Amino acid sequence: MAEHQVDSTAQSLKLFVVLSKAYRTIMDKAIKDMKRHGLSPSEFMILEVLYNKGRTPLQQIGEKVLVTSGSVTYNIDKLEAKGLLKRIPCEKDRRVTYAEITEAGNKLLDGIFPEHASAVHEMMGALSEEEKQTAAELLKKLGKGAETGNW
Amino acid sequence: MAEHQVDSTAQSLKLFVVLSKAYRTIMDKAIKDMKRHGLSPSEFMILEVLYNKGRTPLQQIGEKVLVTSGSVTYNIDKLEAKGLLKRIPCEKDRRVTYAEITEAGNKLLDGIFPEHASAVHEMMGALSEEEKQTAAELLKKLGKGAETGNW
DNA sequence: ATTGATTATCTTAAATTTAAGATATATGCT
DNA sequence: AGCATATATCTTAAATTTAAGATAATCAAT
Repeated sequence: MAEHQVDSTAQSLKLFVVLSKAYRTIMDKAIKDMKRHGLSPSEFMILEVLYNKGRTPLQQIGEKVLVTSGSVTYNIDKLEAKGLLKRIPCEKDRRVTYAEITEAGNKLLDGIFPEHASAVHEMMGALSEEEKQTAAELLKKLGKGAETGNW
Repeated sequence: MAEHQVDSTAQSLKLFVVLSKAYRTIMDKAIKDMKRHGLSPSEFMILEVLYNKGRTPLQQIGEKVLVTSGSVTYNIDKLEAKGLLKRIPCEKDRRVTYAEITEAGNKLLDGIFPEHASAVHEMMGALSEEEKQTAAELLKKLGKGAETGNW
């Protein structure tokens, strides 16, 4: 194996490590913030999807927050029991169930979301506007590439 | 609230989202790779720490992989049962227990790690060397900043 | 229309993680 | 020394996630 190849792999590994570290540090803090409002991380992230995107098939929610179907069922059940969302069967495809945020859920997030957003904003304080822009572009490219990777 | 403030927060949120997405996509694939070798993600990451850093107090392992003490105990137990590491009581401070990788553990990772590294390398294929360099710097800065954040 | 393959959700049990508190040791102060 | 506080690991039960497979519905192609 050529020297170049070795260095190149090392560079990728390093990026993997700092990506993990940054994500975990930030997500760890974000999770603490979510819990302050009585929602588990999964509950919060699922509700957030519905809050921002509206009525969504359970399937797609699972893809967005990257958890298994069993976990989606479990968390949707809990949120539905709390009255924060409701299931709506799809007319056209009867295999599909939508989840839709309720009035109560909307009100809850109206109260929570701005605070949460500003907490996240503070966590990002180490980077300038321009650096955030650059980082976001690179991460988007990285994520897209990994998604479509051929393995 | 000034317009600028709103945009600035939105920019941070966007970075948060792409960071999450990139991390999850890549980690998801990395986990699949880890499992191919019969280790759970936590087991793999713990063993990897010992493989690279040597004898380490359980406490510090928990900090590195960001899991609770209960989870460290659980996974160290499993790895010890498999003979891949051993516990070593600290002489100076009897509250402390080190974990140290065994010969068998070392051999396992000697066989696994290069493959894993090259799998990770492939996942990063969307970025050029220079882009990886830039991304790593920004993420390091971001992570450090969030670590020392005052909340 | 029927078969076969695919998709979406749910169910169940097992694996894993967390939260809370117990235990033992260490450290600093008086 | 004695006491209060802090630290490191472990224990236990509960919460959560995953893995695997069941069920029902759709779709494609005959």
